Amino acid sequence: MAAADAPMMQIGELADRAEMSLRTIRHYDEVGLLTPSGRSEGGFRLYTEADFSRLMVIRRMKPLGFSLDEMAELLSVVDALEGGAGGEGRGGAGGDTRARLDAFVEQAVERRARLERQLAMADEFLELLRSR
Amino acid sequence: MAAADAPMMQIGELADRAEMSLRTIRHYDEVGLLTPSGRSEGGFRLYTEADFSRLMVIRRMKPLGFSLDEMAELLSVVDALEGGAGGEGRGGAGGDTRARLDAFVEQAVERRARLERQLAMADEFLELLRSR
DNA sequence: AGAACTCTCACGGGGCGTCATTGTAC
DNA sequence: GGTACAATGACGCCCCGTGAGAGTTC
Repeated sequence: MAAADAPMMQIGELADRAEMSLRTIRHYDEVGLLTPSGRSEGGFRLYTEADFSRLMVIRRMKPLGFSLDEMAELLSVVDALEGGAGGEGRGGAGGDTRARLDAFVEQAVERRARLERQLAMADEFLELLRSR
Repeated sequence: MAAADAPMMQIGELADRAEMSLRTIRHYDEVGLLTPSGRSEGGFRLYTEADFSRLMVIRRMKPLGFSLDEMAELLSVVDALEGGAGGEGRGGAGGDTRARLDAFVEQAVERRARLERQLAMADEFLELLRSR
């Protein structure tokens, strides 16, 4: 069910919307970070809105300096939680997934702190430059 | 004149103080970004306090994402201004140096803005993660 | 049928990490 | 004369940038 033929966009439009290069997006495909939901007859990559939002998640985590592999893992963790959504009761695997996500959050917080320190450094530098 | 034999430190101490890896500091030497002020008889790199502060300048500009070449150029520009310090009146080359520094400042401001946007992105990401 | 878009190689490069081996410092 | 510390290489990695040449879309 649901509208089966959602409008698919090709790589150029995705790139424009996400403000990323074609090369980068293709690279993400190569390494399996963001696989296009479809391909045209002739082989053009075709992306959905869902692909776009996945890409935007990636874009937002990039500043934190996660590797592409780490991003892939986090995305799969998130997908797992979305998939077996809601309660999750018990079941072993579920708790593991949850733990992994928590670990990511912790890492992300640390990295955010590092980013902030970098900003502070940058400011020190700017002051230094301006005072000549 | 001046105390001819300032205490020189070797790479390990410099690395500790600057919180950078030996490899990084050696790399900076390789590419001419930070050349040790001296070498021991046996070939150990020896650094002065001045070297240390130069390294700290580098450390502070790094978050802005300048390339090592760009950092080298900026440092030479700064040195040029320090050298022919004070007024500088006219003289052609002086004005050029000043212009180059101004260009750097402008760049730095832009890059700082980018850094801040990245921080904002990171925050969006964190919110997203926390809302699961 | 032509302009615009995309595809797959494939090499390059910046900025180090990471051995491995050999030489200093004290 | 040990035991840290340091000095070359040299290869590897990540994340793409940048062509080149050929195919696809509409």
